[in-house]
Amino acid sequence: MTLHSPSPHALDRPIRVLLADDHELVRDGIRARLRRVPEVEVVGEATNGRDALALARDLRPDVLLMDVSMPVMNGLEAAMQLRKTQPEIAVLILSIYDNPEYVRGVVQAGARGYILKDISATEMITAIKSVATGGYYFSSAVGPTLVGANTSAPVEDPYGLTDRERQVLTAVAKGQPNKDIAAELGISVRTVESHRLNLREKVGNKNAAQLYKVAQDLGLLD
Amino acid sequence: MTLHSPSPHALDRPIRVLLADDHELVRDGIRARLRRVPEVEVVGEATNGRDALALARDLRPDVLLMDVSMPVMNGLEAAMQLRKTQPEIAVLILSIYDNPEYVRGVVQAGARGYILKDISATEMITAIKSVATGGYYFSSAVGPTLVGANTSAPVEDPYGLTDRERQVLTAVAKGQPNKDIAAELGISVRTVESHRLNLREKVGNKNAAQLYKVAQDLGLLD
DNA sequence: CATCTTCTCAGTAGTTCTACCGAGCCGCTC
DNA sequence: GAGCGGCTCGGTAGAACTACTGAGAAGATG
Repeated sequence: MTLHSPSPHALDRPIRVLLADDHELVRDGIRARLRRVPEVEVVGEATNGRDALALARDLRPDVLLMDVSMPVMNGLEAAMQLRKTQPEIAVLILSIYDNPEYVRGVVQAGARGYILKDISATEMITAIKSVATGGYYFSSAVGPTLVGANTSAPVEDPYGLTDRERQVLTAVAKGQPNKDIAAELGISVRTVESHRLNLREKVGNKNAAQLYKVAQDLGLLD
Repeated sequence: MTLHSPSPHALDRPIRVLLADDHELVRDGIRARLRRVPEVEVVGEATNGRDALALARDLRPDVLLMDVSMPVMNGLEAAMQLRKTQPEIAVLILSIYDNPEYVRGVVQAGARGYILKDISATEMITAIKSVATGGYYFSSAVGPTLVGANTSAPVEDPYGLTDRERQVLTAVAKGQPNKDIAAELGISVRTVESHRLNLREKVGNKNAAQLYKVAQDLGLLD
């Protein structure tokens, strides 16, 4: 299990944190919070991903606390870059979105944590310590997707599919030809074709292979 | 997003921890570690999951630090029970196995963290604070499976596909028609059809929708 | 060298799906 | 009742895919 893990921080010296957020107000707030904690030291600030990378190279912080959405280069891209050049720096993503769907991409980008901007000072500090000591930290709101679990709420349907269309989509994703689907649902093949065409229109003209992905995203499988 | 989340702990009083491990030595070690930290208080100990549940009901701890393998009732079962009866208690699973595959089951059982027994005192305390404040904590070793990421090893090919077949499979899964695939690979449509037929034969006569799943399982996408 | 696999391509025939068109029935709502 | 949306079905045409056959070129392997 040789991962490019950040080197666990021993807490015998302050955790060096680099801030990256395009909003000065947010940076001020974070700095104010962290100033009261002796174990954490803010060593630099950046307003976009590109500058954050440059500063990280010079300052060699333990943790990069970074917003997702920033001009020039966003947090995800910066995290991916940093994993290649300085994997020893733990990236902690700060986001205003409590949408758990983002977590997947965030972790794949190499981040070691995902926290929301509305968390308490206590939790933020705990999160920083968590990633600095080699662990992964996630705000409670993003828990459900951690293991690819369907987000409890069956993922609201962004396409506006009807019940019948969902049935057909499920069958299509399972690989059944229209004839079989028609038999299973007790309707004509032509009707299945109609549903299928409507489906393709609603989800954006994907073909059979892509419909599988849509069905999966909607939690229709398993 | 109304989850059965543990109520975030404010750190204005000690974090009440209940220990559950069938090895006295381990319990002694953990207690010795936590005694030096004023913010954490061990309020009780159990040697199996059933006793842990009973004690949790009486003591109402903030965190249940629990081993996976215990007699009578193991940690996973206990975690599932506890989620039903006392979801406000954060379960932190302690394990000797660094096998990331377990994490899936652990989180689905309702645990909010997974740490290994070989972690440092610092990290253990951070982990306890993490789950107590409403977050999720995972030791670095278990990171790769967090988002259902393919466990580093690209999943050996159980079908014996050739390079060309993998290329075609990838394109098919992305939804490209044979004509486009042929153009992209600089070969004839008939050749693509050949590959496609061979593919279906090798993977078990799945159609386009199912080929997406196969491609995904083989890690050919993203 | 003989053999094997892989990759390449083609013929032929059949099935399935796509893309339009139109249409009737049902239940709900304004 | 008029309108709307969902569900149902059909015609026709074409595109795409499936299923079978056969076969040549290149490379690795024995």
